[in-house]
Amino acid sequence: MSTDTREAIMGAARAAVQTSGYTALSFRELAKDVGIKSASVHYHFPTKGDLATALAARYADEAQAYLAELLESQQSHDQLLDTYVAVFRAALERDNRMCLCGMMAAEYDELPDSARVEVERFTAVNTDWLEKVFSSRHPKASAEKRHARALAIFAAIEGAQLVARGRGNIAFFDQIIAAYKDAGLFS
Amino acid sequence: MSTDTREAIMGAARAAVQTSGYTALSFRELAKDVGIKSASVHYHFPTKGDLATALAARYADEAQAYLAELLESQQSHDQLLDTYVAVFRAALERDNRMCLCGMMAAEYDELPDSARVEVERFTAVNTDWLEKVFSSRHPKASAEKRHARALAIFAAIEGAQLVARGRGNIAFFDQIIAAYKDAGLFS
DNA sequence: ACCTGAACACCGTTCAAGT
DNA sequence: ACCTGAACACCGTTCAAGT
Repeated sequence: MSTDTREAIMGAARAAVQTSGYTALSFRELAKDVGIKSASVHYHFPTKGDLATALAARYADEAQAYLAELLESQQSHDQLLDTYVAVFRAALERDNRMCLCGMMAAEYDELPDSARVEVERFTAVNTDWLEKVFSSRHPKASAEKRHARALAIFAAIEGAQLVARGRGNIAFFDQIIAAYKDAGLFS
Repeated sequence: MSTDTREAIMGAARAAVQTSGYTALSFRELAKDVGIKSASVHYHFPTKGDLATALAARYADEAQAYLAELLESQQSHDQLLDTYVAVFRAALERDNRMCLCGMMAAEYDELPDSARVEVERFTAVNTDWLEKVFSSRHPKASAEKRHARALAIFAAIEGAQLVARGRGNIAFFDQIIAAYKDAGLFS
């Protein structure tokens, strides 16, 4: 099936980007993983930038679907945030992987505009969700305050993941998250 | 002067890494910038990994010297943190650049161990300094608490820079920092 | 001590050619 | 519709050769 080939390429590419980055991603290595020739990868994704765009778009779509479902689970504010944080923790647990869009934010300069738009959308999906969660606890906070806090929580978690990855030690992630809670950032 | 050549390579390389990342760094482009041939770059830095190590080591050294001097300036707690945050902001102001070690943390998988050690040292230099600043305001806090808070502040600022870079808009950095302060993370 | 040209195996991309 | 081999200009690295 050719659709499966496209899916296989995206799967292998996502893992590679989250582990080594978009710039380090190789069409020839990708082709080997999937069992085709590198020229064939270009049939499915004309350029590397097109692949980056498709990866980020799917990543944003999946986050949106996951978070929408999570919000319906009727967990408490604290439980929702714990589950949210656990997603970022799980990436580190899998071979020290990083959030795909966090990685792409670092590699911003190498991305085509079409991929940057998807990175932006992923951020919006996350901060919109955090804003909803935060608003249910602080209904009296101003819209600006809620929005800024949601963005801050997202950035803080991305930073915790980045720093922990740079130490190659997930214990740092846990320590940082605990300190965020202790300081009241999540409350 | 050959020492100047080495310095010129490091200067051009640092700017390139902070803008485009270590993986995207090209010895051939670097050679053009400096006015030599790419084979000559290898005379000064045998491998790309050696260059990464030298860049990160100098970055950590410079941070250590700068922060030691800053601590002696006898500014208030709030002023010190504002000055500290301004350093990360200044990177974004210069062509959306990122902290060299934040970038390298994302590219962790591509780095030799010798460079990873320097990224770790940069983190330690920053968190040690933040711990001192935080301790002067909260002398009664436990050592664990102070250390965790210092690490959290560092990670949060790195995350703010990463997210703002991914949006290509420094206004997000300012908004996130303001929300950190509002939540009490810096206090 | 410092630089270079040439070679090697890599890389993304293109394209004519296959099925 | 999907894949391929061959070519192109790139890349890091090595090394014998220059000054």
